[in-house]
Formats: sequence, C-alpha cells, structure tokens
Amino acid sequence: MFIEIDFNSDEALYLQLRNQIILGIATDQFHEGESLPSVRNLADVIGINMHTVNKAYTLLKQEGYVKVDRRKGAIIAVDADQALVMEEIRRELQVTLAKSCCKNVPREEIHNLVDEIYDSMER
Amino acid sequence: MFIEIDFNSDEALYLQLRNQIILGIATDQFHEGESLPSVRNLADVIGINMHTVNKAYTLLKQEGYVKVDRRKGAIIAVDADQALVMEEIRRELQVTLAKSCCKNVPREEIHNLVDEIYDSMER
DNA sequence: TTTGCTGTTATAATATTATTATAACATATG
DNA sequence: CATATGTTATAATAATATTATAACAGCAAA
Repeated sequence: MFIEIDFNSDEALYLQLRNQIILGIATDQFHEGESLPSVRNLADVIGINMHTVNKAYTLLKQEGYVKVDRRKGAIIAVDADQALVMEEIRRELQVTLAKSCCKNVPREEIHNLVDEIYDSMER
Repeated sequence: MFIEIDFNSDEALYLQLRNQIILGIATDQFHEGESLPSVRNLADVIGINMHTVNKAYTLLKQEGYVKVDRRKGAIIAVDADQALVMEEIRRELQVTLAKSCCKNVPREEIHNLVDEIYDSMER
C-alpha cells in the first residue's frame, strides 16, 4: 500500500488521496476486484480523519472507479464509461496544453511524454 | 475580451481567471506585448473583487506569463523557461492519463486529442 | 500642479470549504 | 454475542477564498 500524502501541498487531502488511488489502479498496484482498506483503517494509517478518506472513496464511486460493498468495503471496479471521462480529460488537457503551447513546447515533446507515461501505466 | 467565469464551478475564481488568460494567450486572443485590463477594470467587468483579479495576475507573473509595469499594468510576456513548466505538465498529465488509462482509452485517442487541441492553439 | 489611473500593500470581515471529532445506525461476519 | 463494515448526522475547528476599505508611490495627461 503506497499512498503518499503531502501535507504541505495546496491540494486537498481527499483529492490527493483520490488521485493516488487512480494512479494506483493505472499502475496495477490495485487490481480489479481488490478491496481498498476500510475508511477507518486507511485514515489511521495515513493519520487523517475517517471522513476525509470517506470523501475520497465516495468521489471514486461517483466517478466509476470503485464499487462499495457494505461487507467488503470499497472494491476496485472501473466502469468503462468513456464518454464521461473523455469530457474531463479534454477539459484538463486544454488547460495543460495551453501552458505548454504558451511556452513553445513542441507538440512532439508532448506526444513523447504521453507515450512515456502510458508505457509506465499500461499493464 | 472573452473571459468566461463560472460562478457555479468548484474551481476558485482566481484560478479560473488565470487559466482563461493562459488559454487566451495560447489561442492568440492575447498577443505578446499587449496589456491586460487593469485589475480594477477587469474586476468591475466580471463583477468580482479587485483582489481576486490581482491574485490571478500575481500568479501569472510568478509563472512567467506576464510582466507587470506599474504604468501599463500587466503585459503579456511569456518567458520561455521550459524547465519549470515541463515539471508541472508532467505532474498534470500523470493524473489525467491515469484516468484515461483506467478507463481503457487507447493512447491513440489521447494523441489525436493532443493534436486536435494543439491545432486549435498554435499560431 | 492637479487630477486620475496604474500596481502594491495592509488590514479586516465574511463566506466557503476542508478537516476533524463524536456518535449513532443497519448490516454482515465469525 | 462481539466485531467490523459503510452510512449518516451533527458540530466544531482550521484553512482558504472572497470581499470591503483604505492608503501609498509612480506616472501621464489636463
């Protein structure tokens, strides 16, 4: 279980947690069907409040990365609903690429970066 | 001057403003050397407080998108310091691509999207 | 000089959100 | 039964965003 929380970051804890778990799924650190730690347990390990973890889990459920079983807790279950995520990705890319475009980063460099990151993730 | 602020968004006003201006630069809506509206003027147009605009401008200055002249206000001036921005882009892409990867979006689709966005921006 | 417009800075109040703290409940497991 | 799960409710606190005034220094034009 490798979840790194930066308490000095300006990013909210529950968002950091959500992103880390999505990254964990992408890098096959968490496998489909696997249970995440219980909200109380993970909160205890990280040293934060139960509700903060719960907020992250609830978000992950809404976004289609986990399903919550009252018995087993949060289980990795990615629904392949691409329509929703593609909108999100387009919005995020728009801002990210606007920055690179302003700074004259050649598009090839972005493509290389995409490949590099995808290589590190695909399973 | 086309800056759209969504008051229902969960994103902070000053961040929306910053992103919109970066997008404006990337799409050549704002040209190198051009002055942005004064903080008081833009605040008035949008209907928000002067300090919120000032916060966005200050951020843009720190990130190397504008230079501030006491007489002329904020002037578009992008420094080509790629090292700083590449780290930021890598961090953002990591999270964005983790999502697409989880949802099994093929990397070709991401490449196409990058091209599409870059095409809409490059000048 | 005076007037008006810049950005900048300071201070404070308010609003919103994030985080924590307890507590209780229903449900399933052993 | 005891224990662990997610869920929900309520409240307090902390951190941040936003607004409200105000003043200052620099510059330009009337």
